[in-house]
Amino acid sequence: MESEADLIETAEAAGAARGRPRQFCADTALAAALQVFWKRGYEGASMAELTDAMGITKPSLYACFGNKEALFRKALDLYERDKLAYVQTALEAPTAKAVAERFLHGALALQSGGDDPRGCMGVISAVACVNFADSIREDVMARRASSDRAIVERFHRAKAEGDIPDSVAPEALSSYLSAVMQGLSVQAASGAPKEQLEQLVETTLSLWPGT
Amino acid sequence: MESEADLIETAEAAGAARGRPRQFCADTALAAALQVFWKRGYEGASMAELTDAMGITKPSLYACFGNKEALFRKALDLYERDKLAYVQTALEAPTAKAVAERFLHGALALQSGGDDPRGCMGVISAVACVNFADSIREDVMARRASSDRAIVERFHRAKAEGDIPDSVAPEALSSYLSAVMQGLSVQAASGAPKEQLEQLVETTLSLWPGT
DNA sequence: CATCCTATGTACCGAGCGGTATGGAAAGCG
DNA sequence: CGCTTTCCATACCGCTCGGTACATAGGATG
Repeated sequence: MESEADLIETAEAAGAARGRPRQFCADTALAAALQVFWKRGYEGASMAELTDAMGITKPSLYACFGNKEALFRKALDLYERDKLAYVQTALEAPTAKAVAERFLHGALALQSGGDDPRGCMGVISAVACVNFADSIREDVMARRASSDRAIVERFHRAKAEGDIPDSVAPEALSSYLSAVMQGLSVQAASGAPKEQLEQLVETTLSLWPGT
Repeated sequence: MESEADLIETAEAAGAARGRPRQFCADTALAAALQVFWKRGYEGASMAELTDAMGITKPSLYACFGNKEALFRKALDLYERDKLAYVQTALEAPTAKAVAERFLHGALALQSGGDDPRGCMGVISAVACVNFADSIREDVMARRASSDRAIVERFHRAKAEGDIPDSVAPEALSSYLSAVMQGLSVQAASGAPKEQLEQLVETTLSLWPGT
């Protein structure tokens, strides 16, 4: 009970392994759960659909991951680690415009290509969980707030370095970039064609202030 | 059964009115239902919360509005009629930039002020209803597609009138404006302070291409 | 082989969902 | 007044939800 954060690792790495061993790969199952949460949102994903996609039964899921909320949090961790890797590299770009470029192209590649569901899981979860002051909602919002703070700090540095004109505040530009990316996510989730999303990214970059 | 569209009007306007008259105002009850749907989304709003907010019982609701889906559609009609009135006036603005200005200020006023819930009901419903190929979802998307088409046409006219530089396609600019407004809606729904949303609007307008 | 410990499969729980049957209450009409 | 017609309130329906009890399967250890 007390070691919620690393249930998967301990269960696999511990040398003991007494009793009957698990008959499925926890990481693979978690990746399958992520796909379901990503597509349906937290409340839209039922335990039946989750267990079906993961290929395990409900008692196995509860024994391995705790409950639905804990499973969602682990899926969110996996999402940030695997799918949002471009955020770190984007923040390291040399200029403010290059940061925006990497952010937008990263979001575009993530949300409009490959076999993953369309749209950003954070946006979907944040908007779809308005239902009550959930701890889930607080978690998602906290993660996004931390990401926003990183962008604001990066743009402050960019302003000091002359990348951003004086007429634009770093906080405003950060909120603006977030808004475009959230709009990109909404349109991607709504099934907009890839060409339209590319146009959106290029238009945003062509209007970007500074270097 | 066959006159679904104007159940409210007929029940009130018909001179007959045989039998016991209704003991609540259908328009007021629908406005209350709109608030609930707006705040919770379609699936997040339960019949219990709806009837509670509307001040009527379930049989009254079903007799007057049909079922949950029909009630939602009527609430969506009311939303478009009362809350999205600024869309029409925005499209009549003289230049493309003036159109964007009216759109953004209208969305800002709607989503960050007054007693109404934050965020755009269309965005909330579209994102929160990814659950299955619902007729609800199709309806919401069709309404938004119609609005998008109107903006594209307006921007085509603007291009012909020289409001938009040659380097920017009307479709791209329309998608861009929609994205910013969707991002505005996401941030408003997440509880962003009004000042931040105002900054977002001003930044967008300051970057707007053309006149 | 016997034993221990854990995972698995089935079948189930209480709660809440959208929707409805039914009996009584309130109005117009003769 | 009686009668018809409609609305309201209670109580209920079948269903799905997240979560669990229990018996069994199965590998490591002696």
